[in-house]
Formats: sequence, structure tokens, C-alpha cells
Amino acid sequence: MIEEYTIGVLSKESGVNLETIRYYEKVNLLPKPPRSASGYRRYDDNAIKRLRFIRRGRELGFGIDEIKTLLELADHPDQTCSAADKLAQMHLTEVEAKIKDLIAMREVLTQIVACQSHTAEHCRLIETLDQRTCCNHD
Amino acid sequence: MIEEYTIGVLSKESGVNLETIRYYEKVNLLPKPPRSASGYRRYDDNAIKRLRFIRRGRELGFGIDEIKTLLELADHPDQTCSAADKLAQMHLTEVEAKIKDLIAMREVLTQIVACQSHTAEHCRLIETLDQRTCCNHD
DNA sequence: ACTTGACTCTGTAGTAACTACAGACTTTAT
DNA sequence: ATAAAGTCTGTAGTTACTACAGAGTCAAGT
Repeated sequence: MIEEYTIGVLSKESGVNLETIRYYEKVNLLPKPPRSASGYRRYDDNAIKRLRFIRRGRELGFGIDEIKTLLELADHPDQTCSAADKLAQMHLTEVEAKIKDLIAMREVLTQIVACQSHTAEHCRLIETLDQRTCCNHD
Repeated sequence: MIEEYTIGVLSKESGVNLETIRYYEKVNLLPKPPRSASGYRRYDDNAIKRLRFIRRGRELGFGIDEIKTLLELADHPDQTCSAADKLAQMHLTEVEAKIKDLIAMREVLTQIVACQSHTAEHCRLIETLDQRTCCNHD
């Protein structure tokens, strides 16, 4: 049995925003589906699978172009996987760099928030940005 | 002594890209500086201070609009600081949320990278995105 | 004086990944 | 028959820049 879905149903099934689905089509992440007589997009189960694949990729922080590559790899199960391995490794490195940056931010912000501020003159945040003093200056 | 700088010097002194400085002016983060007879921007020490303030704010992850608010607060040292406190607290919450998301990504990616993959059919990354199995499935 | 190179000017367009309409048409339910 | 909900295309807005193009300006060397 071949089920067909409108874009609204596909959106709910895949967890991807309806407008985003059309956007994915425009950037060639999703193939153009067949249309009904009146021009409505008609999707099948394959589209759901593909869209879920994309959503999981996005949740892992992969970019559109990376996901395109991964989809192509997924379509060729006989190819070696070193390209995907490489992508995963590179992406992990980027994620780790972002975590490092954010943790540095968190450290400063935590110190700022931990202090009681009074007027803007002695405000911890503004002091920090002015680089007049730091929070733990006493 | 009032020192004057061209935009190129200001860029080096503040650590902010030259084009970014013009952009900051356009979005009203930096006041329009006076011009030389030939139309060149002329900055003073105050501009350096302000731009460094902005750079530190950006390094802490604050958005342009938030920094605008902080600059106004910094210009009014007699006001209470609760607005800045609130901004810092809100921003810290956002940073913590981002860290949480990225750590979740890192966890999955680390598992994927830790495994030896062979062909795309049994590729950990593609398996994960297909949600066929997870890395630690055996 | 002239030329060369570095600097600066304005304005526009591109980046990533969507999101939000406007205005028109179609389908479904009452 | 009508109204509500769904869908269509195409464009513009979001964030914080970055990258030009094409023109004018300044400083130093010859």
C-alpha cells in the first residue's frame, strides 16, 4: 500500500515545519514531489524517512550541505564510509570548539550574576565590559 | 591631548574588523564620527573605549541590541543596574541551554566516531540518521 | 610634478537556515 | 452554498557580519 500525504501531514509526521519543507525542496535537499491535479505536493513514505533523516542531521548540528552529502552516501550503501566518518569527525571537532567558547562565556557570566549589583557605576556586567575591574576583585 | 585616528587605526586598536566598524555605525551601535575635509572618519579615544566594550560584549555572546542597552546603561552610571543584571541572567540561561544542546550532540557524535565503520550500509553516522540502530547496539 | 601603493569612501550583495507574510486558489465540513 | 482550513508562489525579513566594485584621497619616493 502506497500512502500519500499532503505537505501538512508530512510536516506533522516528520516534525519539520511546513515552510521549512518547501525550503528544503528549493535548496535541493528534498526532491520535487509529484503534484496533484490542482498542484498540491504529494509525498510518500520515502519522503517521511528522508525528512526524518534530515531532521536528525540538523539536530546533530550538521549543515544543509553536509546533510546533502550524507543523503547521497545513504543512497549508495556499497560505498566506503570514510567520507561520512570524516564529516562526523570534523563536525565533532567544531562542536567541541563551540562548547569550549560557550563554557568560557558561562564562566564570566556566572561570576557576574553571582554578585549583587547596585548602580550602573558598580555594575558587574558593565565593569567587565569596560574592563575596569572583574567580579572577583576584592 | 586629543588623539585622532582613522578607521584603519581604530580597527587595529580595538581588534574589530574595519568593515564591521562601519557596520556598527550603520546599525547605530557607534555614533557617527566627525569627518575630515575629504570625508574620512575621524575617531578619538572614546571611540576606542566604546568599540572595545562592544567587542567584549560580543565575545560574551551578547547580541547587538543587548549591547545597545548595555551601552546606554554604561552612559548613565547613576541608574540602577537591574536591567543589566537581568540581561546577564537571561543571557546566562541561553548560554547554558546552548551548552546543553551541544553536549548532547557531542555525546552522539563521540559514539559515532569511536566506532570503526566499513561500508555506508553499516556506517554509524548514517545508521544513526536512519535510526536503524545506534552505535552501541551490540 | 608625477606616480605608485595603501587607505578610505558608498552602496550593494552574499552568507546560513530558516520564518513570515500577501494574495490567490483548492479542499473539506457544515 | 458558504466558511474554514489547507495549499500555492514569490518575496522579504532575520543575525551579524563579510566581500566586493568602482571611485576618490593621502603619503612617500623619484
